[in-house]
Amino acid sequence: MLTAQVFVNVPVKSIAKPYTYRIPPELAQVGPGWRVLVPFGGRKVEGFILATQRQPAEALVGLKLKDISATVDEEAWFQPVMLEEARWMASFYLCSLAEAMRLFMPGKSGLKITVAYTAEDAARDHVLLGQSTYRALYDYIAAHGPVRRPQLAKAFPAPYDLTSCLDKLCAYHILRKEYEAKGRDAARYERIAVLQEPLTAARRQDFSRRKAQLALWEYLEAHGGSVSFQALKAAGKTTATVQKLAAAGIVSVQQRRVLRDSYAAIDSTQEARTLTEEQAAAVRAVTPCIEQRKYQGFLLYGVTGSGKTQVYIELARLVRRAGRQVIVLVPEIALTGQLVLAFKAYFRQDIIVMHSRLTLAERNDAVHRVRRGEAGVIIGARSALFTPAEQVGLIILDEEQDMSYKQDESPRYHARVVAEAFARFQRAVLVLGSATPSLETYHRARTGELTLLAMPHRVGAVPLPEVACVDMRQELRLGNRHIISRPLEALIRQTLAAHEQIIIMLNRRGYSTFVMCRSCGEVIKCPDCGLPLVYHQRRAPQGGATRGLLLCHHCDIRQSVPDTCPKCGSRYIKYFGSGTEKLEQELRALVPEARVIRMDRDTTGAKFAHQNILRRFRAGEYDILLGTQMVAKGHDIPGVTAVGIISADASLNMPDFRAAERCFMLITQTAGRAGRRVRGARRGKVLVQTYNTEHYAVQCGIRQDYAGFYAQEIQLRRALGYPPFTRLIKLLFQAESKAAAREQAAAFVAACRQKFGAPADGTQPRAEVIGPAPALVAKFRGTYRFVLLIKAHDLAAVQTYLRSCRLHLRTDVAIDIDPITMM
DNA sequence: AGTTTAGAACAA
DNA sequence: TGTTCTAAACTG
Repeated sequence: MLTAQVFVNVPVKSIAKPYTYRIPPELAQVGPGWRVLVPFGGRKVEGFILATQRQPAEALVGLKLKDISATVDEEAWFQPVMLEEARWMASFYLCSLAEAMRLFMPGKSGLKITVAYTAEDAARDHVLLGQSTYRALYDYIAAHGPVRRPQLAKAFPAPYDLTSCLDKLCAYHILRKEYEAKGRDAARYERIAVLQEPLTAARRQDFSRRKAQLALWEYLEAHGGSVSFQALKAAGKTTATVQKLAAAGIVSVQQRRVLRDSYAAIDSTQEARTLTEEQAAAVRAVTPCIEQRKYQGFLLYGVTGSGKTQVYIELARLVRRAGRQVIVLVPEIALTGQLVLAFKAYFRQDIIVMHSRLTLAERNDAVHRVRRGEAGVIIGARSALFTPAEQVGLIILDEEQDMSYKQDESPRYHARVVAEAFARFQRAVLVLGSATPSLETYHRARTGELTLLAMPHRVGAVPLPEVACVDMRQELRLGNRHIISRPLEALIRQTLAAHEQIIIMLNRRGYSTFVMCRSCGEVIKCPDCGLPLVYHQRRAPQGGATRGLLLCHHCDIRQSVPDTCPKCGSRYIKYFGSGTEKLEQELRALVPEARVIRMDRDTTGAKFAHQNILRRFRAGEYDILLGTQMVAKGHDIPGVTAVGIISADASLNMPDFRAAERCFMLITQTAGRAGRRVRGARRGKVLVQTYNTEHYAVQCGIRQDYAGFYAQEIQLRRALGYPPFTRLIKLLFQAESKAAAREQAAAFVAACRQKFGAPADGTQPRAEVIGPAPALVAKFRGTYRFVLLIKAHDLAAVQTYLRSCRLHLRTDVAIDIDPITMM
């Protein structure tokens, strides 16, 4: 008998093993990697075949096997290497295999499973149906065939207790629950006319009196023999003419799948640039590994403007020529920048772009193009790693230090870590690119784990901008309580006078960062997570009165501002702290003549809003672009000669070992936007407003001194045992009561210290444990949360230990390998 | 997660 | 003794 090991796609940790199903003869084509529909418990779910076996019937006695119900696709969804990769994900990140496999499919499932109710004919005289409430329901379902829940809810509105009536009738087998599975692919088709017969002189004669038909025939001949109805219509051919030719058997009408691609129309023509010597050297260093098809990791360390993109393109061409695919990862926000355009210029239609703003249908279509071999360059945010490509030869991570490469929901993977693992599996080359590499990556390059490719010069020898710093404490002493300091105001005026553009960055959105009662000091907090709510101003349509809202930047809670303090009833409620909205207001008041545009999460909600803002700014429709850190990423605007950074050091006050690194990166990246195209002796100007002028992160940021920053920071990391000298694991324990959560966490800390505490022989412990401490979000929707942090000198040992404690199966524990924040 | 089942509480 | 509610176990 043919059987399959099936892992069900059910989102629970506790199902940690595959189940055996019989493969019915009509589904004999299935094999490892197929997605199927299987009965599971009392319902039907999607499952993934991990392996198939042919077993003698006697080996299966005692097992009550069920049959696989149906297939989801016409072929295996998972290539063997993808199964390997998913297994690795599950084991490394301690998530379930289903969770790992879901990453590889757009929409997390290939099926949409719905429930429909049918009436059991044999039960139509059941005593229960004597009751009119049941009778009505039964008769309705019997009359309408299989009925889905929403339809029933409409027919039997409250106060009718639909749920309990359905349950009861199902329990007595008067009604039957049926599971329907529909594909979620949502493929779209178009009609095409396909020419069946060549146009000869003789046939031309036959059709001499049928002008329109002859013209259509000629048109089809000229356009490759198959043209979509839409294109025909555009060319002035009527459907009637097509039907006539079809009736004569000269064309046949067929269906063709349409692959939606919002990037297909983007056409960029960029002149082929010759590589600089630095760029050529980088390409030469990587080429042998591509040719030999072996894994090797590189750090392409190139200052802003050194032309990393050109190196990526050159490498990608080499890999494509060898017939393998390329994955290019960029931070989500940078997808709107020049990188996609630059790639488009070289690879044309050989590209798909993958990111979260695409609809499910668009993502499915993009995946389809890769599977059919129509596109071999995949550009996207971190999820693009999981695009089913046959043979990946190169994985590039641009801006590898970007924090958005870390997924903040389970499985909490880091794209850089996964990219390296996948590159090893596929024997591909890994290229990490950055002007300011993460400490971890640079350290690895120094120790030789990664090969360092340095590009210290800007193309065209454009000078780096001139960076100065404004001490905001001094400003306050001089009586300036505005967000914008006097030197920055002067820079803005100077830039406007020269008809140049300026970017101003304030890394906090909203108007005021918190709202407090001045009588009792109560800060208004989110009811769900307890973090302070942020005041957002809402602009009235006609510019009239504004009445803002309080938003939680952590959950999606929104509420209106109370008139009185919820604690003491005082009316003395005031707003504190400044965000981008307030900055915008202040700028408009300060320089009313300037044309200002704001870019933050609130103004980039729509699909291409981000591109549109940048495009209009680039076109010179605005003088000032202000926004959160997204103004610092992935674009290069020639007119920008000045940059202002409002509170560069806000992150320094966070209790996080990466605070200094964040601050340094923010300054260097934002500063890098200034004067990228300034020629001659002039340099771009950058002003950094800060309260911590002496801090090494600020100082090194101002000097654009990566090496100096690295040297200081790495010493601290070493002394405190933080990455790159250890790997961190964050565990979050949740419970109904504060005491229970703390207790659970403390119990594990004790066990962990027992296991990894200082060994008797005096050698270094393999892990240290910090905590437990209340989480940053200490209480969320009624559950209390405590975190503990493990500094692992031996990551694998700790992972193994966590697994042996069955921690990954516990629903009250969230495991985060390489967390991005400590709380 | 969703369903079934076993056990306890409850009404009669 | 049959019904209803809830927690726990199981899903092939």
